[in-house]
Amino acid sequence: MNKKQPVYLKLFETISHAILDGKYKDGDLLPSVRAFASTQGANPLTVAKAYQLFQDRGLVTVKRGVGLFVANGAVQKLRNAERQNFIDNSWPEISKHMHRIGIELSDLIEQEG
Amino acid sequence: MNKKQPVYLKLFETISHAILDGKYKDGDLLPSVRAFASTQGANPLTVAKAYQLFQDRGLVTVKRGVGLFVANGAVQKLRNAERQNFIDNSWPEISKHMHRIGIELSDLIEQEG
DNA sequence: TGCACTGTATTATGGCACTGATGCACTATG
DNA sequence: CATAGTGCATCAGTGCCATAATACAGTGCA
Repeated sequence: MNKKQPVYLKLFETISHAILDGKYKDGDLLPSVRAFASTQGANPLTVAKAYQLFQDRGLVTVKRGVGLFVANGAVQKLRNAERQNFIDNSWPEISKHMHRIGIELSDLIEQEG
Repeated sequence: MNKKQPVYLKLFETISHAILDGKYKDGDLLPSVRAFASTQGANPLTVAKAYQLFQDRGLVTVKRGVGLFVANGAVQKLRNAERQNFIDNSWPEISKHMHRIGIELSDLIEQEG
């Protein structure tokens, strides 16, 4: 239903996925605000807004004048947070919706192959 | 991540659920714009906007000056559309996300009891 | 020291979606 | 015809988002 997402949230997801997929590990230097903005075709301030979300969660360490680094233990921390959020928030509603429209978990398993 | 939903989409969901749950069947008269707005604490125009979505999908029949009626076969049509949308759009992304954060379907089955 | 690179703060602007108030067109009823 | 109930179109206000132009502060290196 709702597919439209603000750019800064899309960027946040892009970076999150990169971290979860192992592209950036603990201590790694993230792309600079301006560089990442350039590759993504976005505004530097929008990228900064996305990075700000990581700072708010303590997932990156800022070295002013140098760049942003993936904080110690951030990869695991991010994965745990995502898992907890999925279990607590996303899944219950998904499960409800599935039940309402008559789709069971067993109907989905076969597609995993 | 994104929990905020416009009021008119919430109303759309509320009505959809009522129809899927059998509260309104084919041919039934839906609550009037003003009446539903009153019970939901919303603006009549916002309700009208939600109802508009049903018209766009051909799920309701408008009798100007009388009210909106659930169209013929709309219940089944709505259920099928929701199922198809879930299978084609929602589930693939959910599945991807689950795989990314390391949650398998089998991890969720036991909570269904 | 000078330079080029980092992130950040400020202010302003335009666009867009959502919401709200009013009034109009239509219909059933008496 | 009169009335009260429908849905609906038009206009305006609000807030979030994205972008922009600058300026500032910190760092690494020649």
